[in-house]
Amino acid sequence: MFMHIDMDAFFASIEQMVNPNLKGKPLIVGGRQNRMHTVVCAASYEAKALGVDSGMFSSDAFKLCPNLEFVVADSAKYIYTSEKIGELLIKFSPQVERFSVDEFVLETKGLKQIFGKPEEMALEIKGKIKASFGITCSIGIAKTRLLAKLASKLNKPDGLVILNEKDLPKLFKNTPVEKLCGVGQSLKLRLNSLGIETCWQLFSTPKEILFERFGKVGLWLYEAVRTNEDVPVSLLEAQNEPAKSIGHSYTLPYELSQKQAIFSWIRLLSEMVGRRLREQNLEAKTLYLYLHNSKHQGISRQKTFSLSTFDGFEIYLRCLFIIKNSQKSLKRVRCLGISASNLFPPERPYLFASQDRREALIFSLDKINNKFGDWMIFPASVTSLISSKNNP
DNA sequence: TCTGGGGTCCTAGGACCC
DNA sequence: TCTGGGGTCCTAGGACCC
Repeated sequence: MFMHIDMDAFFASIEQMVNPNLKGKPLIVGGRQNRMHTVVCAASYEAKALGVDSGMFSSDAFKLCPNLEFVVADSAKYIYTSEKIGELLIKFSPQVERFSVDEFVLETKGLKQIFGKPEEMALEIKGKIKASFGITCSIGIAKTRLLAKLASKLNKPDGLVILNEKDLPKLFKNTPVEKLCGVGQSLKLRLNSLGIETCWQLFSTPKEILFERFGKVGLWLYEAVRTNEDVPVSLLEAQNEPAKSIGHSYTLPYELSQKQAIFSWIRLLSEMVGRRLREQNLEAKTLYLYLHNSKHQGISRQKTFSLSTFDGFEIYLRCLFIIKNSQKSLKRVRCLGISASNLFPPERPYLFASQDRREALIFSLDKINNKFGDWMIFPASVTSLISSKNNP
């Protein structure tokens, strides 16, 4: 059996735990400092009760509840807590896998002798998490990880749901297909157009038809609602894989048409990406750049270069090169993003003395910014953006 | 319903080499 | 020089997740 452990309103719960003044109050955690111009990353259950939920614009959340408490997301705190929870879970089973920052999967096979039935073990885990971190979680138990994840959502918060084979028909009849992790908007619409709206209807659709309509995805859909043997969890210790891409994007409140202004934004995002690369001791060979208007039309191009870089200015120059070679003209821009991939630890020798000096300068600037706060020193061309962007 | 921002994975098609 | 097949790399775009 697989156990899916899902923290309840993770970011918000941690903030309430850290600051007791927030306990019992409707609270949202926002991505940026500007409380009226950000998106809700997490909402406490008190806020959820008022109709607020993650993914919402913070301005809409405040319309629903003007007295909302607001905290800016502090990812270091959440990652730290998540790691500690992982350490706690490993004491129950070496077979623990991280699904996301607030979700874990644990295999219960062979643990009955030590912890009793899976539900007894789940209760013990819930108790330990509550005692150690002061937050609750919801646990789902089922024969596959996908069904366990589905089960964990059924009775939130502080829930425990065990899905047995005999429960499946009733559950499936009441569960729309999009509740399955992996069925998003697009798949939902395509399934619905075939008359498949519930998991039960999906379960009743022959494999051949699903394969014919959806190819490989169809085979996955067929298995998704079945309890055939699942792949074992991969060990938590083995999962410290480095990031595959590092990027930043930004959506402006309006469309920009002035070329210089657009270039300034590209420069700012380039510097942000460069800084993250240096923080993680990485260099990138591939850059992906997109510049879209309000209708999501525009340039989106990727290019791999022969030399890797972590220099924000170099990233900026490469972005300009990508634009220059893109055939499309740059007119109006509403959202833009830069992502670096093909990442390596820097190891090349210093080829040129000038490059050496430049890198020394970059690292000195990083030191100053790390010590005195973000964006204490920055390229002159982005000056106007630093003040307008508000905590980039 | 897509709004945001940060990611991952998959696929199809083109370019290039042997 | 063209034709063919296979493999690999790269890019664009789509879909999905938290």
